[in-house]
Amino acid sequence: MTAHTPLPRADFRGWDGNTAAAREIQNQLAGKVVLTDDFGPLKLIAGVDVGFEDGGKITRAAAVLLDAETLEPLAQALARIPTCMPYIPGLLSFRELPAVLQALESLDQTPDLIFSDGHGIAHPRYLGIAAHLGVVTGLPTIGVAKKILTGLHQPLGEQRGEQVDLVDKTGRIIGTVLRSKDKVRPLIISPGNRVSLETAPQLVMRYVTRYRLPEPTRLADRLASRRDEKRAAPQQVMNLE
DNA sequence: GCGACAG
DNA sequence: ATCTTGTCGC
Repeated sequence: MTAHTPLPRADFRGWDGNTAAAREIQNQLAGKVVLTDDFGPLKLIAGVDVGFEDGGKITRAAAVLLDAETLEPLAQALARIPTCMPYIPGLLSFRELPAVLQALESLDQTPDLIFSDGHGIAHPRYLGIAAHLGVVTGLPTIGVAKKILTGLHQPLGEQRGEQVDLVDKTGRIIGTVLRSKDKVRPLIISPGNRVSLETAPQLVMRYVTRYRLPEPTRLADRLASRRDEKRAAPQQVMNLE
């Protein structure tokens, strides 16, 4: 008996080499983003991130599932596939989602909320990777980025928890610049799907412990960038001449 | 035309 | 993202 909960998933239209076509897909999918708090009790949360191997030839995606209450890691999955396109600012999701979706499908349970590295709607066409992932899977998602892609904001306080709006050229609020820890570079938080602009930063703070990144993102980060093995690796015996 | 530009 | 050791500061 298969205990697999299938990952809800609509068709993901990938990169076909046409930049203009990709931007058009973004404009179309941006209209499907839900910006209200449309999620139930959070029992399982996930973090996803991507790293590269072999000088960029291999795209390596990590998905980590945690207990939303205890933050205990419950499962993790890795997907390694040939890199399908180069990095193009604004089109990140087309480069990374194929691997991310495969990693998520490998988990034996579907998360109630996914934290994705990168932006949600804080994007030139309101469809950063977190929003794209949310629309494609239909799941609630939040984008956690380390740098601004687009938008401006007022000065931010130095203390943990302080935040200011990230605003569009058109005046639209597209995200939150959030100080997750005292005196660290702020994180840029934006809704991906089924989460409001107000709730997104609150959820991020709920899962921040002693590091700058919230646990789901931090753990996925370590796995995707192989920073975990470099820590668990046994001591090498050196032969001194 | 020039500068900016998630990961 | 990735290539990379020690080092400065809280």
